[in-house]
Formats: sequence, C-alpha cells, structure tokens
Amino acid sequence: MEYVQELKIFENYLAENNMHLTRPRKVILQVFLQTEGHMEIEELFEKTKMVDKNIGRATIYRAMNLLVESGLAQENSLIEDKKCFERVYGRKHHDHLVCTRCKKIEEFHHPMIERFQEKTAKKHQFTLISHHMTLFGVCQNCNCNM
Amino acid sequence: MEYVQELKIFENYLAENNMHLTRPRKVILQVFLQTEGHMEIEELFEKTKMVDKNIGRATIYRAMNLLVESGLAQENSLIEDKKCFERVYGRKHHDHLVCTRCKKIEEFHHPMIERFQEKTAKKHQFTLISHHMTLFGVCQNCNCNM
DNA sequence: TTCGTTGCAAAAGCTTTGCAAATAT
DNA sequence: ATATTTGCAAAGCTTTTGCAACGAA
Repeated sequence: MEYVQELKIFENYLAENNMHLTRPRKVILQVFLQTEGHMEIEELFEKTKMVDKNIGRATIYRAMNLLVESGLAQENSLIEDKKCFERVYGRKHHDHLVCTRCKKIEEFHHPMIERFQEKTAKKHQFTLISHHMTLFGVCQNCNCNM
Repeated sequence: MEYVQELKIFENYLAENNMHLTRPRKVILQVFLQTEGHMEIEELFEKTKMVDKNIGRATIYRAMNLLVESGLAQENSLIEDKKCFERVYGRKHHDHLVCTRCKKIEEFHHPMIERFQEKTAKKHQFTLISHHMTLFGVCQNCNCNM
C-alpha cells in the first residue's frame, strides 16, 4: 500500500476514537487517494466495486465522513444536490473555476483575494474559519464551439 | 400592490413566454418581495398560506424558478441540501459571511476581490459569468458566549 | 470475546412530475 | 374556447438509519 502518511493519519484518527481500520475503509481510502480531483459518492462506489464487490453505498458515505473528520478529505459543493469530495492532505489550498458548459473544473489560488477575505471578516468581527469561492464561466474551448 | 417595477418585469417575462399571471403567482411574488434576506421554500410556503391556504408547495417551486428566470430572484446555496432564494432586482451584488454557530448571515461587497476574480478568469481564459463566495466564521456574539 | 462495522433495505428529506380539474386570456 | 396552470399525490433522488450478521482488536 502506498500513501503511508495518509494511512497513518487515518489509523490515528480511528484509534483515537475507538474505531477500527477495516477492510472496506482501507479500500475506500485507497480509491479516494488514487482518484484525481473531485469525486462523487457514486464514482467512489463504482471504483470500490472493482476492488471489492461487496462494499455498499452506505459504507462509502460513512467512510467519507471519517476521511473528512480526519482531515484527509474536504467536502465541496461544486455539484448541486450531491456530495462531492476532494483530497486535502498534502495539497495546497485552492478555489475553483467551473465551466458551465462542459463542467470542466480548474483550480486557482489568489493570495490577495485571501487577504481581502481575512480583512472583510475582521471588519465584520467574524473569526474566519473557511470559505467557499467558485467562479463560473465559459472556458476557451467551449467559447469557440458555440 | 406595491413593487410596481417588479410586477411589470414578471408580467413581461410571462407574456414573452406565453405564460399567465395567475393569482398564486401574484401572491408568491408579493410574499417573496416582502421577505428580507434569504428564504427557503418552506418559509415561502408558510407565508403564502397566510394569504391563500390553497397554494401548494409545487406551485412555489415552479413560481420560484420563474422568478429566477425573470431576473427577480437568485438561488443561493447557503444552506446545504435545500434551495434558498434571495431578491436580486434593485439590490446591489454582494457575497455572504455566515456564522457557523448561530447561522446569522451578513452581506459584504469587496470591489478588489471582484476585480481579482475577473483577472483570474481571464488568466484561465474563461469568460466569467458569475461567482459564489461565502466566508464561514464565528461572529462576535457567538465568540463571546463560548 | 467484545464491541465496532457492514450491507441491506427501509426511511427520510427535498424536489420534480403526471394528471384531471380549474383558470387566465 | 383554448392553452396554461394548479394542487394533489406519487415518483425520484440523494443521503441516513435500523438491524442482524460479521469482523477487528
């Protein structure tokens, strides 16, 4: 198994909470880590099925919550009405740019925007915890094929 | 009826699409316009019931879609797993600051952030259409009562 | 051996849809 | 008169939950 650090983090989280590192959880972690970008439950479900046919959707839902709680995953709301996850451990913070036509997702990071967000929160006397920022537009490719 | 402009916009939108300005739609528009801030379907449903007991949820869902299409309303995703609407016509664009404890929502507008968003889109060769930006934090009041 | 975990199916939300009756133009 | 709209109930989706069987420590 690769991803030694992530596995260790997950193991620690589970141990600290009297939980077990089970086979389904191992499989889900591995599939999650091997998947690039953003993934929905259904996608994870299909991919875990290729490793172990018996893993059910409910187990994926439950395991993904644990991955979020352990700090390995993050839930995004890029897709309406569906849960969507993304790796967060070992990756830099970023926000998203979504093409409204082809649904392509690009990542960006803008330090100045982050700084202004911090300032805005302060001005409103909020202790900033996190933020969602997603830009919607039409990518070059889709613009040409209109 | 107040809100002459909004009513006219809605009437025009409906007429252009061979749709009728019905009593339920009038009631829903009025309730929507009279409500401050962000509202969920259930809230609109309760409020319309006080004007007309017979209006059903489905009609609210359908009417809110029309209000969005006519440019009077905007759908926000401030509340997970639920539709949430907000007035947009006659109001300045703004983003949101949400207290994760008491769920209070404040509005803000930061021109520099908007400018950087525009620049970011250009850099990625996207034609920017819109954006979502929500800051999550703990408000002063909740910070004190911890 | 004990207690946490799993898969299944059922339940729970919110939202959409089919349809006959009602209504706007 | 005719085409749109309505309210209801049913269906559709995604997500959560209850529970007996299973599995990790």
